[in-house]
Amino acid sequence: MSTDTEARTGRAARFDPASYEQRWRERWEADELYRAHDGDPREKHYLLTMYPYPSGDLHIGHWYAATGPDIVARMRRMQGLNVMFPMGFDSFGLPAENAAIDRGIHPARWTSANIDRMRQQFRTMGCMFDWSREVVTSDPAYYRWTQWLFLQLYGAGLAYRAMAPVDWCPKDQVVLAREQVEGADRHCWRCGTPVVKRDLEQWFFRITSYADELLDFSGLDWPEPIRLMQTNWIGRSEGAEIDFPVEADGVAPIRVFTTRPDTIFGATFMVLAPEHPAVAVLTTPDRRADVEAYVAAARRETEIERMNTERDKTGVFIGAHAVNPMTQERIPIWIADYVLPGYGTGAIMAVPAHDERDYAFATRFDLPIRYVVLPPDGAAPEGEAFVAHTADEVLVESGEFSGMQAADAIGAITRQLTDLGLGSGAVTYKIRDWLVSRQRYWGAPIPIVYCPEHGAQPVPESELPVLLPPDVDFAPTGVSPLQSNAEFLSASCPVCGAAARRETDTMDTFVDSAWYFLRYCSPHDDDRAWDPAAVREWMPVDLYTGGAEHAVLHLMYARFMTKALRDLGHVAFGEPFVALRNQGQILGADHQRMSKSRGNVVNPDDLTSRYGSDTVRLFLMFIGPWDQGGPWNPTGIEGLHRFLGRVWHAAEADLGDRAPWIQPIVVPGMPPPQSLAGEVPGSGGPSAEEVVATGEEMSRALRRATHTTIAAVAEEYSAFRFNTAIARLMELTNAISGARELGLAGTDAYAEAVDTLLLLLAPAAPHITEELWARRGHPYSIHRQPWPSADPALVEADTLELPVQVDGKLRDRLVVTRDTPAAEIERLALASEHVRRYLGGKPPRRVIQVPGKLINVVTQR
RNA sequence: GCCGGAGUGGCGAAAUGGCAGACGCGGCCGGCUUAAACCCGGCGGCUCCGCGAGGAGCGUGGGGGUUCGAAUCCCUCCUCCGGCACCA
Repeated sequence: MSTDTEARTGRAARFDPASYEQRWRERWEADELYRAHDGDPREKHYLLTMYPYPSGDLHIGHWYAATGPDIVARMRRMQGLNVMFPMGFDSFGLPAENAAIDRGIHPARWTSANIDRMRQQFRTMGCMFDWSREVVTSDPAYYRWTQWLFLQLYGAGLAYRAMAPVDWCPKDQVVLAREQVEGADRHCWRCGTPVVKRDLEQWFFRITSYADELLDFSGLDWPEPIRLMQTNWIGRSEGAEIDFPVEADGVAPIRVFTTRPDTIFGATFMVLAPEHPAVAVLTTPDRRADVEAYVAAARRETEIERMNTERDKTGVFIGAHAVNPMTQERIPIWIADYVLPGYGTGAIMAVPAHDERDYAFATRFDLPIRYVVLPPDGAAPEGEAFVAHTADEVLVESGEFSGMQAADAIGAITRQLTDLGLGSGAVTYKIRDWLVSRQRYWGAPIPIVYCPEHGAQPVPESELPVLLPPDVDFAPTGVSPLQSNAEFLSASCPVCGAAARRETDTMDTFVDSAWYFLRYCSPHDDDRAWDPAAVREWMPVDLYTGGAEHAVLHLMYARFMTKALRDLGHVAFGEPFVALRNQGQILGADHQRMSKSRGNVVNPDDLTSRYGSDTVRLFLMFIGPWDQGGPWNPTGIEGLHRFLGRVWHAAEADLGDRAPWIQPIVVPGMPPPQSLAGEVPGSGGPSAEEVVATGEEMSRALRRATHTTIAAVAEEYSAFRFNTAIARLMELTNAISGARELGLAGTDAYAEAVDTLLLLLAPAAPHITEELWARRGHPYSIHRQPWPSADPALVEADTLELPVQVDGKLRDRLVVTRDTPAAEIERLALASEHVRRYLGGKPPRRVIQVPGKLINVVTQR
């Protein structure tokens, strides 16, 4: 139409994001629009998105992850909450050190250059981060408090040093936490190299003390899959520990853990982990050679071989026997690598009849198999283990317990063993303590010194931070590069002042991120890790967003740390994140994870310079459900750019000459725009000739579209359904365009529709909405406007279109007024020619009406 | 093997017991234009019948079930993605 031509030829302002996006960002920053202030009387809302590792450049995944919570943050602000939405950098870690090794750039320089670049890139997104609260974990002003935290845990016995077989990455030359070893082939989470076991003296955090509490998610609004992953990782098993006496003088009984004490009468042999301390004591001289060979082989094996469930069971008899405490039977003791040293007691009573692994082992080595728990019909299974699945199984050949149901026998047998002093009920977990020491330079030094006289001693708090010396040798040697700096190494004992050696391991970067959300509350406090008043005001985090890949890493560590700090009296709550939402992952176009080495990383800069930030933000939020992610495919970004062009056009169309009220419009032969179709009483369908609508009716239809959208969008944003929220905004925009075609530009209904559209779109597309808000003469800033509220009276249409089904298949539609009684609707439906055709003259068997939804006529089939 | 999530037009998707395919991309037709791009309007699951208006049947990974009615709930199988994996 004519206005389109004007826009094209430049009489009206053109849609040109480059002309305003940067300008508004500078203004927002200058005005500190997004600063969260302590002590604001409004209700606080702490919204947090996982801070990134400063790897170099922001990629499209960062934009994807950040835009969702930014939309919610902006909406919450408009809804009147005092929003804190901070950002920072998880800046310690291996890549910085690898840059030093590979290219000779000091990690500190590499990191800070990357941070500078990424900070700039973040700014072009127009996210409402409060940069005044930025934390950088490699800054001494931050890691000083990470070290303080270590000392708190150490003082409470929650940090300890122990010799332990640990997972070692031969490529990165560093110890890994159990959570950092992935996949069936047990590879390093960072470089993919298969890990090996090593015995090393390492620092641990006692996360196992919190195993039970970590299983409790009550009161948390977290995605079910994440809760399940943590639950499975913690791996709580209930059962019993039982002592099996051994036939050897002066040797303590061997304690086993089992979840099936009811099967003890079927325990026909015992298996120890090759690493079990009793092996050396119990092995008989004639078996010693075989046993030692097996133990040595097991130690040499990589985790891959050992954990391979496919391969045949291996093991050797050690020559000794134990006694089954219930049957008094002599049973042989074997060692086998399918028994793991770190779980339970590292020893099992083998019940081949009722455990698949034991069954495979017994079959392989010809050991006796005795079924003692049978299904109710007594049918003994053949050629396989019978693992109980229901409560109905009954015990046989189990002495006084024979005939008892298995579920009851578990308790009864455990009680008797307890009474006899041979065992007790016990709970075991898969989760291991958190290994936090790393033989690396670029991390927070562990604040411990070793005195020849007094052993490991904590560095006094007054001497924190233990600073990283800039001058070290970065070549990976398996020991921390800090050992190459003599000055760093030498310390004095805090107890006696004698010359002491400084701990040279640094902390896992997940320690840094286990408390950063607390630091955001008072990021500039130099006297303490956080200001208790600020933490009281802001914590806990109301809504946390990030990737699901941190389910058993960061998210569990942060929960542990918070609980430990609570028990130490430093915070008053035990859960850091009340609600959690996970974004999906944006994969490369090749459906693989984006990585520099694959060369499939998408840089958003090209897109933003071409389309502007708003278009990129909208596109990312529109491609699908936010928690789903998917492979990168920029096809369709044009559509979002066009959408913003239509918004621009819609908002410009009623500027200038404000048209007076438009008189009733009759457009013969012109079908109504889709937004108005079906809204016209009596139209009964899209027959163009009949369309006659008054201006009043059309503006009411537009207002209905406006208020319906208000009601929908807040709900969609809150639920992180940005794709459908944007679709609703597109529909409103289309309705506005349709209204403009019919001459409604300049009316109050039109202005209301456009202003509402801008307000609802503002969280998702902050720049264009600010620009148009200003052009329309409204006061700065749109981001400080109250969120619109829907008028329920305007949402309700006075006519309804009801689908009429016959036997569940759509056959006709009825247009009725909202207050039409059900009997009348039924009469109209049955009178329908289409319905009558299917009834074939007979009365319907049933008529089902869902008020306001549909009507279904059931025939006498 | 175990535990999650998913499978819908040419494509991204929407609909979580009530009109399948909203919204967008691509495509086709038309308008604007000397022309093209931009922009605007229209069409749009498949098959069949009809010149047409229209009508009939089929259709949400496969098969079965519950229901007046199923993409949605139940059973079963297949495929893909994520997590765990000899945890006694």
